[in-house]
Amino acid sequence: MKNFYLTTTLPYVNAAPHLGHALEFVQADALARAARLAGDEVFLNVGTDEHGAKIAQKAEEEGKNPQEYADEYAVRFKEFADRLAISYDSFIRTSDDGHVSAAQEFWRRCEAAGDIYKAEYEIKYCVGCELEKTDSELANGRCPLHPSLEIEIRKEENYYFRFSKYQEALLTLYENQKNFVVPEERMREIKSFVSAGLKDFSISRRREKLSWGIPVPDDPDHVMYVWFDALVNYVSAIGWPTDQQRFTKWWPVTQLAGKDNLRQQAAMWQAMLLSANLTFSRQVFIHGFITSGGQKMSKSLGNVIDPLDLVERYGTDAVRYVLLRHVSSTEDSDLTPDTFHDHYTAHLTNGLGNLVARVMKLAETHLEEPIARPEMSPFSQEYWDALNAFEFNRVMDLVWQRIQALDERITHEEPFKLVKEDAEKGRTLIAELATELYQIGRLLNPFMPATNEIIKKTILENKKPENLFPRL
RNA sequence: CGCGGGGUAGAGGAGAGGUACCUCGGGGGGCCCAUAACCCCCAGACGUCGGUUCGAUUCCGACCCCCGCAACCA
Repeated sequence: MKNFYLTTTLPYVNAAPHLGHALEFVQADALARAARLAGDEVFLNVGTDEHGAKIAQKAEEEGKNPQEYADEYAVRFKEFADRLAISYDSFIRTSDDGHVSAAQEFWRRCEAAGDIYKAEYEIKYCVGCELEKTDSELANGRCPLHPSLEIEIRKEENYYFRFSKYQEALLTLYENQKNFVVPEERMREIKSFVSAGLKDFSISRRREKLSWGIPVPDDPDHVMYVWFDALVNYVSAIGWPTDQQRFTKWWPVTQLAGKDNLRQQAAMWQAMLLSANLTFSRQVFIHGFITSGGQKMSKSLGNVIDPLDLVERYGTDAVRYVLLRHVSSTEDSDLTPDTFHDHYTAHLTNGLGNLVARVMKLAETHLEEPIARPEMSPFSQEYWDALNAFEFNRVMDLVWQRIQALDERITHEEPFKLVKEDAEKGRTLIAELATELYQIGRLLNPFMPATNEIIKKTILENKKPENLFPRL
């Protein structure tokens, strides 16, 4: 029994929810549900990251003000989480009042620690877009949208965070907490990044250029750069700084993030915490990306898989199943509509769904009343070990081994024959099969909660259900 | 010598110093409770070249190829 605070990385609302968000949400939710099952008290945080130039620009394109635009996306992401049956305890928005004041207080703390200073900042500016560009947005030093125009270098004065000061502290953190970043290769990567030396980073923008951000305390000319603001949500979501009791109850946090976020979550944010005199996160888990047909999903390639379409067609638990079992938890994985369909058919329709049907048909036909609600048998150590190591597919494999074993048992012990030869023995066997099916359902609870409910219900009512996973 | 990952049966994945595992697909058989599902059996693979070793696909080195990232991309 412990308190377990878990957070996803807040999606930036510049685009619709995609499969990568779904992966992270579902992984986080599986951990949260499993922990609750183990008796832990759990706080699962999700939400939306809403500030910055990109958002202001998108809003303008759609003829809205940024807040209206963000409101719409917040609703979209919330519905998205609901469609995936994410059992979140908090949906934070970085435009929430509480978050805004928390970010400002956080800034003041860092400033008080002497870690915020003003300096010249060089930006690369495309006059065609009227926007600042990052190196990775440029192709051959030019804006891909306006290749005929020269990128202008503009200078402006910004606030900086003294990241460089924290190199040693971060390396010490990585030494002391050997699983601070999971998996190991990401830990190596961040170590080598920090070892190579850190450059202070800019944390503000001139307000006249960009008003859609959190005002810098005591300086009306600047707003916070969105990174700084967004990261603070991990503490503001649990009441910092106003509700210390709540904060201490939950902190430190276990974070889930994509591999593109490694530096921000495992290094920059940790330095910011130290600067603000807070303790480090508990752990940072880094997942991979999902490609389709061997390539990044992109609109121009036309290989984008919309998770909501999958939910519509196959159901929430089927999507959760595929994301947790057939997508690597840490490496990039490939998924196409065809492979998704194959996994669905092979393991849900033919596997679990069919097993439930064959067991429950026998039970409904031959048992006069439902079996007694089975005792809670504890999950195996292997199950928990795999889960604690974020190896979701390994946990799922364990469950599917039980499914296959039950299928084998039915074939070999032939309850459908036995019950005709010796009704009593046959009924005993069928009751055992139903009991095992019930346990399988429980094992699935963190991953496929609705399926677990149906299995439980069908057994306790002794009534064969509609096809769980219809053939599509 | 920028950083990290990877090249295993037709496909996608796991693995380990000594019979190479799983899923899908292919071939054959069985069963009839089940969603033409289920069970059993069979065929088929470790990028290249060296080294260490009694023995490497697994360790070491070189090479070839693929994929991310390369800082303020939120």
